[in-house]
Amino acid sequence: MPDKIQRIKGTNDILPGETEKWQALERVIQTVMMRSAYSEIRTPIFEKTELFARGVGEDTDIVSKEMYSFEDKGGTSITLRPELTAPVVRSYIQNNLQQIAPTTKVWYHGPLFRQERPQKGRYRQFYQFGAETIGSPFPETDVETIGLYWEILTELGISDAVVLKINSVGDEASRETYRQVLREFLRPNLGEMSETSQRRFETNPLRILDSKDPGDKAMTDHAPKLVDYLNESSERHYKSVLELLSSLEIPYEQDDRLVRGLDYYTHTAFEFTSDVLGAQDAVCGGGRYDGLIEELGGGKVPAIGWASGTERLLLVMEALEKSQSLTGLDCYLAIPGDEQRPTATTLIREWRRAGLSCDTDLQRRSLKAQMREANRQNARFVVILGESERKNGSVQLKSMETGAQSEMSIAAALKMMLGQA
RNA sequence: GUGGGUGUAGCUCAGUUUGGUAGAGCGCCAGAUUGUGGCUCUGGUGGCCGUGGGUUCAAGUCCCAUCACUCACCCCA
Repeated sequence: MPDKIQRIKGTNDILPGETEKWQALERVIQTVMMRSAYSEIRTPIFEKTELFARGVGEDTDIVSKEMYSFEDKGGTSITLRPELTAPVVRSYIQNNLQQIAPTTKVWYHGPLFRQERPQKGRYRQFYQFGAETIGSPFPETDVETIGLYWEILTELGISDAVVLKINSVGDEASRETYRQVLREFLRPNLGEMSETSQRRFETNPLRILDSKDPGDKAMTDHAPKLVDYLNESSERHYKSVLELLSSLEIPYEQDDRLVRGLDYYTHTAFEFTSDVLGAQDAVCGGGRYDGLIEELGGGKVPAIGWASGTERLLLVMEALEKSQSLTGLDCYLAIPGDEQRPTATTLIREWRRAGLSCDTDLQRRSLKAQMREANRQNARFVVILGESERKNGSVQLKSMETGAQSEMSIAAALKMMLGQA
């Protein structure tokens, strides 16, 4: 016997029973996005490696160790996308979306790839849906974007299980000032810090605040706070965002250690976390990235966005028993006797065209077995087309809910099933 | 890349201590007199006990190796 071929580590088959939950979630996402005038954008699964190197940052974990990269036959370095903000921005620039309207509002949903060790809520191929609002620097845009996710959570009935953590990393000038202050603070104890933090001391000292190393944590507990070094305009922006969130009654927690792993963030940085998720507790992350578009060769265009892990959101829904997979058939057509099968073939097509979800027996099994199958599929009605019914040009219509059954014309049965009788 | 845990039926798991003919529940299939679901009852299908070595008269059980899955670290959605 040949070996069975298995899934690649960290990937998942989303099977019947699961896909219904995904689709229900996707419907909510689409509805909320449409209401808020966000349009869907679809970009390629792979991009030039350079896009992520420049867009996400060479020093980030994503780029330095997690990318699926390879050379194609022309020698171009290709990478399976590990995140979607950079590709969306690339597309925005390449297609000159700036020329179409001053504000671009887009959303997406699709697979991403990162070669990490899998664990709960973390996979090598995983899905994110997200939104990007490009072209406005104003705080109400931050709140429009964050509020969009809040609407999805509310619509799903899980906003209580999720906490919004927010911080401001300021504009470039504020951050430069703070970086100096932070370095001065940390320098005396630099030798005692974790290896990665020592490395980041030069490259990206802000990330040290994010460290989970207990020693680092103790050391940074009394570190000066970034919020205290925001310049006036940065501070005004941040205050304004917080006020608007309050006026929308979106609860938040300020978290002055929240820095986030990607290089491109400016001003607002935020994260939605949930304690039902285990160690990987972030269900959504995002922030403002006013410098990224220019960095990738576009204009000086401000933007803000977020991305939510689809599997993680489904885990939250599962934990709160808010995910729905129940599907029901309108009609199961049962056929006791193979002579009726040709008639059944045309009947079922007609009913399907009329908009009913219908199924029938493909195993040539007994009527009893067909009834069991109808029940298993949660059918509202069973139509029985037997020998005597076929002769009369009629069918038996049975309500699986009440158990009531009667013989009637085919037309009458269709009307009943459509709810028109 | 590092550490812990787990691999026995489609699924959830007993059985491993003390080696002696492979188990349960759920699911699936079929039956309980006529062409009728759910509830109940009865029967059935289904496993090279992750894989390869070793010890032994005898290994799911003991030893070694290996692979897979899983959780956690790092980091992230």
